[in-house]
Amino acid sequence: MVTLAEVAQHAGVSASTVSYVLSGKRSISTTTRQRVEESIRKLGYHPNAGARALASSRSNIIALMIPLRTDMYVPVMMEIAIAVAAGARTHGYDILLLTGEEGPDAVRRVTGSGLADAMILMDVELDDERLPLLRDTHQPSVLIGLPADTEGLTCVDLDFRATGALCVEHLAQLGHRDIAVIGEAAAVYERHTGFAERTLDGLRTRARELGLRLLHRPCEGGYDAMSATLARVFDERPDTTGFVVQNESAVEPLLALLRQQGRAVPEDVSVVAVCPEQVATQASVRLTSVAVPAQEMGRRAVEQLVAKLDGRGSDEVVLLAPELTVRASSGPAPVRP
Amino acid sequence: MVTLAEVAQHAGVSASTVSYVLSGKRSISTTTRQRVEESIRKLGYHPNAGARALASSRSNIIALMIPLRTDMYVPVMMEIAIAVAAGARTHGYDILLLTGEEGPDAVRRVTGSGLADAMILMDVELDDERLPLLRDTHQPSVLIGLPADTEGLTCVDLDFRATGALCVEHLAQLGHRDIAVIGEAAAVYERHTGFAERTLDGLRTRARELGLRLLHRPCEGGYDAMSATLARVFDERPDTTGFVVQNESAVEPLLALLRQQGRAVPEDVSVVAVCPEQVATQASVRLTSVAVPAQEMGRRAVEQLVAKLDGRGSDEVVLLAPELTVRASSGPAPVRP
DNA sequence: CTGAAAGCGCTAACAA
DNA sequence: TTGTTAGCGCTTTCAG
Repeated sequence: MVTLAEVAQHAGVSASTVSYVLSGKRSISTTTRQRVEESIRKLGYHPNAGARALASSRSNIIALMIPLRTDMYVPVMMEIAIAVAAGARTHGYDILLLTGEEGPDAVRRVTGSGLADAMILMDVELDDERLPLLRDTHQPSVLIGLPADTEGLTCVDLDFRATGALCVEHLAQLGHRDIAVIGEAAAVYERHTGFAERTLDGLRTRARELGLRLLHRPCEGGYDAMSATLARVFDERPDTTGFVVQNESAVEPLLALLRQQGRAVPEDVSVVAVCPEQVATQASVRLTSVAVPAQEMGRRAVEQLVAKLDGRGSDEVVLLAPELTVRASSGPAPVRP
Repeated sequence: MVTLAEVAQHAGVSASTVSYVLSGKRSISTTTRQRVEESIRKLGYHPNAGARALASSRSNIIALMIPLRTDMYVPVMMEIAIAVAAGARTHGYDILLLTGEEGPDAVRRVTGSGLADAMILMDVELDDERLPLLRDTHQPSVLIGLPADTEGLTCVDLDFRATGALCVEHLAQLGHRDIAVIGEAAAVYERHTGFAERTLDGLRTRARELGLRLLHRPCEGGYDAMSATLARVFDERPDTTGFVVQNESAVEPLLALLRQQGRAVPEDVSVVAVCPEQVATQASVRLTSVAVPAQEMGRRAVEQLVAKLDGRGSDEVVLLAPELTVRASSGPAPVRP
């Protein structure tokens, strides 16, 4: 293994000079810099991560905590995680992957050992058990998702309340008066997951303001669950012409069942989805949708965190504005006889 | 920050004693052990990861490399990654997440810096550019997936050849004589992706042995592509009664189109899928399928790697036996008039 | 602009 | 069964 000392010797300079060439923390004459860089290349030197961490009390590692809930839509999580990893690298950080298994202990372990300099938490619940720990520790952190109380925390999320409002507005403009919301599995609401409740709040508030009737039904994924849910919806509200879906695994079943019942989309019924772009464009009907900007969320989370690590940085809630893309699944409400 | 020295002082023992209590590398009298453990708890001591890594040249971190190919099915990747992370923790390791961005350089960086003790590579291509590097380095590693040349490498994968054979056997037992295989997109075969070719090989070999007729057609995802493919299949082999699908995004279109053509599943036509459990159970017909055992693959990969790190361990190709689950999409071949 | 040297906190011989 | 001690490789004052 090549050490910094060996590089120094090879280049005929002191160890500290090599160190400073690497960190750029003080000015170096062009000639020595070149000699050092050449030695580094020639010897194939790689600074030792452990030694660096020990001497500088900085690991250059960001912990990313992904609680594994089976009822969450995985691809979005993955997309965010990948964006976080890529973003972190551009700032010189690596990502340590923590799954939910350990729960809050993982926070203690990582902060206590100096394994990571900071952490990003995904899939935050409204009253998340990891939050008290975060507030206590001095560990810089960013949440992806919004808890109930954001005091003293930095959060990045899609503005789901605005998302809900946007969906309702779109349908209202098209003349729909009775709207059904096909939501996430009931467990998601029972857990008081932030995004689900906030979307619902946005939907309800705007519907009330616009004088629309809104029916919300949680729904598991798959055909059977969707079939039952759909039956109930039309049973309770036969005049329903607008649907808002926020559940990736219910999208295709919904479309298939509507088709099967002879309800044409968008002629008889309009559908607006809150889902990843890919799901919206690859569905059997191209869906009017509000996309979850996974990449953007990952990128922004890293930026916030790096800002904190660099001393500029503030506790701030970053809500990304939703964008609704009109595709083939929404159209004017049918004229009622 | 609490250090080992402080714990030692508090407990009235030497630093090495505390170290040995922690590592268990030499026997300690029960009384001192208890005193030390108490001090650790009281002071809230956490060993410093950097110092440990430096002194022991062991980071207790495993790098997990996930190249992000857009045509791979993401949920399975994620499931494996999570299983890897969980498995690693049970052996005292953390996971460093590397995405494809950096390419082979990431391998160099991680091995060179001692950031990780070993690595797991996912989504391996038949002729992967990272393999030469791995063979050179002394870094222990395990591949998830099978490259063309496994010489000197440890690999974990589903036995796709056996998977193909299993699907054919199931349909043969039910009396089907004409089988159509709906495969991945043509590009996947052109790239000579290992799993696709191996599955096909298994299908063909067993079909020949059992005297069945087998027709293989690659197929893009989506309804249009599936519609064209299906038309060709029944055109060339009107007596086809058994289908094997290995393409998540073709599953639902296939079922929908068969239904549309008035071919009942499983009364007229049987379908066997090679896909994740979730896709099989949430499809419009619950699918008889061979699942990709993501959890098991992650777990096994970690086990192989830890074995190597502990000095017991061998270069070995671990092929997991496929399991076929019978559900509602397969049944006896219709009696021909 | 460069060097010398004191640690960072822990592990693992070597001694007892 | 326990203690002493010499590093591990790097960063960062303090001097020049």
